[in-house]
Amino acid sequence: MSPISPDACLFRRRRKEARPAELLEAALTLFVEKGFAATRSEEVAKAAGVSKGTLYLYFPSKEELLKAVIQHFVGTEIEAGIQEAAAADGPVAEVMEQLLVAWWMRIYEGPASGVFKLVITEVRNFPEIGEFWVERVVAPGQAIVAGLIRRGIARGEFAVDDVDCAVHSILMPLILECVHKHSFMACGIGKELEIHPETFMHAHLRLIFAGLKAPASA
Amino acid sequence: MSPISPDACLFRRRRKEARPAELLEAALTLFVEKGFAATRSEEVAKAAGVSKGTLYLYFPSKEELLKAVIQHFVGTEIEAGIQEAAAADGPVAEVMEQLLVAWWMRIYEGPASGVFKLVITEVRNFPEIGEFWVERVVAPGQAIVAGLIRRGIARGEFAVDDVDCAVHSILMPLILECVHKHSFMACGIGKELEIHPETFMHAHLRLIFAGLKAPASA
Amino acid sequence: MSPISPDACLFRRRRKEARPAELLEAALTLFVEKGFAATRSEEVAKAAGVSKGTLYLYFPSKEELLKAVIQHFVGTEIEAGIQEAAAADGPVAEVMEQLLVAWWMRIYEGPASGVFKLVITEVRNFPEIGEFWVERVVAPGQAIVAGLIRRGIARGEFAVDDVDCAVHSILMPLILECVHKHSFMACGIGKELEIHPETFMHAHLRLIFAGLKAPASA
Amino acid sequence: MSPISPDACLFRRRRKEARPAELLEAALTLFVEKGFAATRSEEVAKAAGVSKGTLYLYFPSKEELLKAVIQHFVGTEIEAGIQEAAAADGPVAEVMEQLLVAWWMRIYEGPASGVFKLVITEVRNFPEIGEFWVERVVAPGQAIVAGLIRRGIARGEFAVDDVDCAVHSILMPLILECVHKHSFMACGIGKELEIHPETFMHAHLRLIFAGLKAPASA
DNA sequence: TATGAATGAGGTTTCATTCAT
DNA sequence: TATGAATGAAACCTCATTCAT
Repeated sequence: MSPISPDACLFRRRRKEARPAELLEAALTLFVEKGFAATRSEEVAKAAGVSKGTLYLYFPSKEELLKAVIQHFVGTEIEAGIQEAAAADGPVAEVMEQLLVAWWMRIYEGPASGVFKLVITEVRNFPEIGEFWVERVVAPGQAIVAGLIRRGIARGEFAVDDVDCAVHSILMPLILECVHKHSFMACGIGKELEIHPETFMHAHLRLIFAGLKAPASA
Repeated sequence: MSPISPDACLFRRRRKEARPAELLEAALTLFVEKGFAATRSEEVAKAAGVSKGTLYLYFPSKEELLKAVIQHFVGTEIEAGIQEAAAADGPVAEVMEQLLVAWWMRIYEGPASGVFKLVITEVRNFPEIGEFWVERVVAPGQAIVAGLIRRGIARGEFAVDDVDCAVHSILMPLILECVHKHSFMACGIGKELEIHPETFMHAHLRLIFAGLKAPASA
Repeated sequence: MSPISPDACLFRRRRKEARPAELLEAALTLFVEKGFAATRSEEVAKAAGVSKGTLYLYFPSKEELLKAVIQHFVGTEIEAGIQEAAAADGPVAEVMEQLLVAWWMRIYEGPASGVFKLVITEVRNFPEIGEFWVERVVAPGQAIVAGLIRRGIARGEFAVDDVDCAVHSILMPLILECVHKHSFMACGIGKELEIHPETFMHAHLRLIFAGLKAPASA
Repeated sequence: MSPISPDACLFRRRRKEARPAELLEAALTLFVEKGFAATRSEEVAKAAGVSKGTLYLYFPSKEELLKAVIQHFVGTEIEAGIQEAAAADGPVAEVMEQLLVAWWMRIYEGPASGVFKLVITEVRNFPEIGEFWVERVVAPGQAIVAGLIRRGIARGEFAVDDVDCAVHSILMPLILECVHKHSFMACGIGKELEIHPETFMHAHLRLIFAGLKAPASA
């Protein structure tokens, strides 16, 4: 009816292109906070600044939105880690400590940390999520660390019985730290028992490396 | 007042006394599997072999049922650990490995393992759960392990910079193992990446102890 | 099993015989207070000091209980009025004021006053109640008053155009006073606007009689 | 923001604006007929031609709907009476009969008559209703009539002992007539005892006025 | 595209009634 | 008789999804 100015058009187009990302961000936040089932799709829309109906222009259902969220906030950080690990050089323990802490702190600080909680929470209701997650996150993540450990063994730095177990020992606390950030820590519970994440990551890796360097236990 | 002999209703009484526990067990299983919000109260009732209405004879609301579940399946195992840890004697690393693995395997195999997932999943919606959990589980659990580490230091077995961090390094993988049991592992995803829990616990503790025994890293 | 003492038997028999009346009283109170639909049958049982099941030994359903309540608390007072009115002698206005106020105050103070509210509230859901009520209460009640008015006309005391209307003018405020006792007055609302019932009944009847005595309005 | 012309959704907007009133009307009818507790919210919705869910778009709960009903159908008629009473002139008895009958017949014929029954029925369950009712209906209504009576006294037409009692004598039958319309009369019970409302109102007022004009009874 | 009114399946909870004891 | 545990129909309310504008 009224001729729309080209300016307004530009604004709208820009908004339009940003929409899916805004919706995904809002969805991630809310799904992580309240869980998938307890989050109303209207809440997601409101948090993204659009109306209920608009959400359904971009995602055909709440469940598809969940899957899209997982896919959207995954991988990039993990993959970044792979690149850096491959490029790094020098004493493996030093490299790993620098690399892993930096890499993981980025994950911890960013939205990906929430996805860890979300996936753990929802896999049993939506197993396809799990397949995707293992393939794109778990497997590559473990591979990075396993690769570094093996490099350490090759360089004579480490003496390791079971590389897979060591990978778990290294990574699981980091993952749980992410999960905790979005459960206990997010509601200010057990403050006196909390640990500064970065401090812990350093201490944790040093402890592990000390163990890895020791001659294999009898 | 009633002329009916007191043991005439023994059967009913016994059923009545068993009901809450049956309902709590069913609720735990389902809440852990599907999440609190996604579990219908009728499902819980059916799983316990009673009707919808009966559930509400024993718990005034679904939310109260959740709280009761947490309280019911908590603490006993943790406390058992405290007793054993206090009673144990000899080289701390050996004692800990035996004790911790046995203790934790009981937790891992029993219903408590599910509660770890449940609490992580639901704290943000029901923060009171978290208070209870920290007070009754997290704090005592960390205290057990911290106490053992300190004993190790006192005996000259361990050299530790930061006891709290070491406690986290030890416990977090064990906790996440419990959580994983009820998320990824329960739906048969990522089998190729899985680790046998008991094997891992042994390997994990040996790695940590090796680290703890090493002279403090420069 | 245990031989019951004859004494206990007597006590039980007495209680047993009192049960229906106790239940009816409790039911009346609660139905008047909360309405039939909003009263739970267990509440009635509790108020009568018995258990839910016992109620159903005496009344086959909640609806039958309602009917029984209406029937139980009706009629006797009304009929008493008929006897007295027939027996009375002397100037009708004086007789009526004495008789009506006394009669009605007994109704107002007793349980029957609640039945007025109950019937008004529930007729449309249970029309049979209405039939019974009109036949046993409304018709005889109006007949008493109409009879007295006609006696007054016959004695030359009153000059009345429309006896039925006069009966309504006399009785309706008295009925509404009963209803109010169990609605507004029972929850202490509008205290400043309330009137002392007996004072009002006297004033009301005198006003009416003054009107009835006046020569028919032009 | 939206490119849709403002009057494109005129139809929807008009519907939306009409909805609350439609729902309130349906609710009044059903609440008066069956009582609040015995009316299902879906019935209200159906009677207003919408679905269950739509009702809850406009009223947050059944109880709030009840309160809204009372507030919606109150006051306007009462207030209209105040204006007319103030404006009227001439012999008070004549003025009052004309005014009161006309005023009250409008109330009797309109939806407000049902509210009298509804309020009486539900005050004890929702006392806040009563406060509102007394303040907005009872007090002003009594004030109108009391004012007229006092004007009659000032003009030498009436001789009254107790104005408040006279107000009650005048109004209570009118109120109960409204209540009866929605209880006994609505289910066709006691037809032979019924009175034509308008006829009765005239007769009632004349009887009262005759009493008010008489010299105060000794 | 964007909106938000409307829907109705489905979830939680209540309660009249039954029945084993 | 008396009890109160158990039932399940039915009530209230929510929310994912649709669709007219």
